[in-house]
Amino acid sequence: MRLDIPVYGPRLRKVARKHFGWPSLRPGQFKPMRAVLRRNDALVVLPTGAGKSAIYQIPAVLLPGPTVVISPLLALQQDQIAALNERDDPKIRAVRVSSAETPAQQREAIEEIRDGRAEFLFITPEQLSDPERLAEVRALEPGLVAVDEAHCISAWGHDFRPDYLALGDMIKQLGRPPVLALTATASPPVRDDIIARLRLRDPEIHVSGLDRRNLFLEVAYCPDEDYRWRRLTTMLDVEQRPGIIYVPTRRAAEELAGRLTEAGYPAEFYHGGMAAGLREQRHRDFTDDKVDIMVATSAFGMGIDKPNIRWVAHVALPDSPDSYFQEIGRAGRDGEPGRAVLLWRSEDEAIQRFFNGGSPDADELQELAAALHQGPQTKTALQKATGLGPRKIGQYLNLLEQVGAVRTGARNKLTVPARAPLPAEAAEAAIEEYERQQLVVGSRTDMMRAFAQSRQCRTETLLAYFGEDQKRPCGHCDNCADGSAAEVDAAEEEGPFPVHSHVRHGEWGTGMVMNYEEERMTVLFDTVGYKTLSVPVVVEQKLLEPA
DNA sequence: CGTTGTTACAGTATTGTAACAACGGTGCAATACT
Repeated sequence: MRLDIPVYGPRLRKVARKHFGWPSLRPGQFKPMRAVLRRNDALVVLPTGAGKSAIYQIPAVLLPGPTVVISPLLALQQDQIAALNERDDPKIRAVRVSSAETPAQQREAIEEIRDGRAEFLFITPEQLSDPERLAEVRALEPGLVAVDEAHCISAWGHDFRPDYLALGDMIKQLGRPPVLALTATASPPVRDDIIARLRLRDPEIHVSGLDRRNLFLEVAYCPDEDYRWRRLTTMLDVEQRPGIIYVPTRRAAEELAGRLTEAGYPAEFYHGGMAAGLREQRHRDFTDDKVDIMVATSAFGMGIDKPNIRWVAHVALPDSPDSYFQEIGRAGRDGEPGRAVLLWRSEDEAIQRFFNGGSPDADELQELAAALHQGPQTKTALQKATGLGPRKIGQYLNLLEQVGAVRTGARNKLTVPARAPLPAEAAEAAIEEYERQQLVVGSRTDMMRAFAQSRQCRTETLLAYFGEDQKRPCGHCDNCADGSAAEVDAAEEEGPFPVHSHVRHGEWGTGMVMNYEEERMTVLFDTVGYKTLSVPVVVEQKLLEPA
C-alpha cells in the first residue's frame, strides 16, 4: 500500500485534476499533503480561500479508508458537503451525521461510507463524545482525520464547547489514523494548544499568508461615542461596499444597524440570538450582495467566504489579536484593496474582561471529584449524580483531568487514576489551573490594547504576535503612512535578547521574546501568557536570563 | 468592568439625580410542541 515517494507530486496533481477539477496545486499545499500521505500528522495555518480544504481532500482520495472531517458548525459543513457532492463523484462523496439528520438518515450515511459509496464523513466533536457513535465511526476504519477550524480547540474547548478538548482521546479511539489540523489563524500558544490537545505526533507545521498586502490597517482611538460615530460614517461615505462592522453585543448590532439605516447607510444586523432561518437568510443576502453593510457580533464569521468584502470595521476592541486578525482577514480576499479600521475606546476592554471572567465553583468541583470515586461511569451518569449542567460538567472534567483527578478509560468511562489527589485538593488544584489559563487569556486582551496603542508598523506588531519576524515596515498601515513607524523603527535599538530567543524570568518562568517597541519588549511566557517589560528595567535589574 | 434600566425621592412641572440591579458572545444536541 506504500506509495512511491518521488511520485507524490504527479499523483497529487492528477487527483486534483481528475476528481476536483483543479488545474494545479498552490504553494503551501504540497508539503502538508505529502506529510499526510506518509502517515504523519500536520498542522496547517493558511488564510481562507488559499485552498486549505484541498490539503485533506486530495490525500483522502489516495489513502485507503474513509476520511473523518471534524468541523464546528453545521452550516459550514453543509456548504462543504454541497461543494464536494456537486461533482457527483463517489470517490469524493460526502455525508454527515448530526442532529440535523433523522436516525434513519444517520444510519444511511454510515452505510454509504461502509460500502465505499462515500469518502468523507462530516461530524462534530459532540457527536463523537457519544461512545456508541464513536464505536460506529471506529468500525469504518478511517484512514485520515481532518480537524477543520482547529483554533476552536483553543478558543472554545476550555469552556464553551468542552468536547473539543477531548478530541485527542476520541481520535485515539478511532484507531489513531494520521491527523491534519487546519486553521486560518493560530498564534504560537494556540498552535501549542492544538498540538497538545490533539496529541499530534511530531507534526509538519506549515504557516503562511500572515501579511495581507492588499489590506490597509488603521486604528483610531475614540474618546467618546460621538466621535466614534463620526469616524464610522466618514469611512462609510468614502468606501466602496460591501463591508462588515463588528460590535461586541447583540444589542449593539441591532441598534447600530438601525441608526445607520436611519442616517442613510442601509445596514442589517446579524448575531447568534436570531432565529436560524433569519440568520441563514441574512447570510445569503450578504453573500448575494443584497445587503452591503452588515453589523454583526463575532457570530458572523467562520463560513464567510466572500471575495469582494472591501472593508472590515471594528466598533469595539476585539478580545485578542487572534480574533482581530481572523475578522479583518475577511476583507479583500479577491486580492483587490481592502481596509481594516479599528475604532476603539478604552471602555471597550471592560466587556472583554467580563467575557473572560467567571470562576468555577469550588464546592461543585469538589462534589464532582468525589462523585468520580463511585467507580467508572459516563459523563451522562455523572450529570445525573451531581445535577450539574452538561456545559459545566464538561469544563470541570477538563480541569480535573489536567490536575490528574480523572482520566478517560475504555469506552469513554471516566475513572480516577491511581495517584489522584483527594477531592478537596483536586478542586483547589483545578481552580488554580483555571486561573492560570485565565492569565493567558487576559494577556491576549492586553496585547490587543497594546496593538491599538502601538506607534510601530501594524503588520510588524501583528506578525510579531503570531511569532513571525518582519524586518521592514509594511507600507500598508496608518503608522507607516504617517511616519510614526519609521520614527519608532529608527529609535529602536537592538534589544538585549534576540527576537524569538528563549528567556527565563524569576517569577514567570520560561518564555520567548516576541517583539521590541521603543523602550518596551514583549515576551510570551509559557504559563502566564504575553507580558510587556521595560527594557532598561530588564537590563538594570537582570530580570531575564537566556534559557 | 462599564453601560443601561429601574426605582425612589424630591417636589409640585417636568425633570433631575442618586442608588442600585441587571446585563453582556461564540453552538452543538436534545426536547417539547405543532
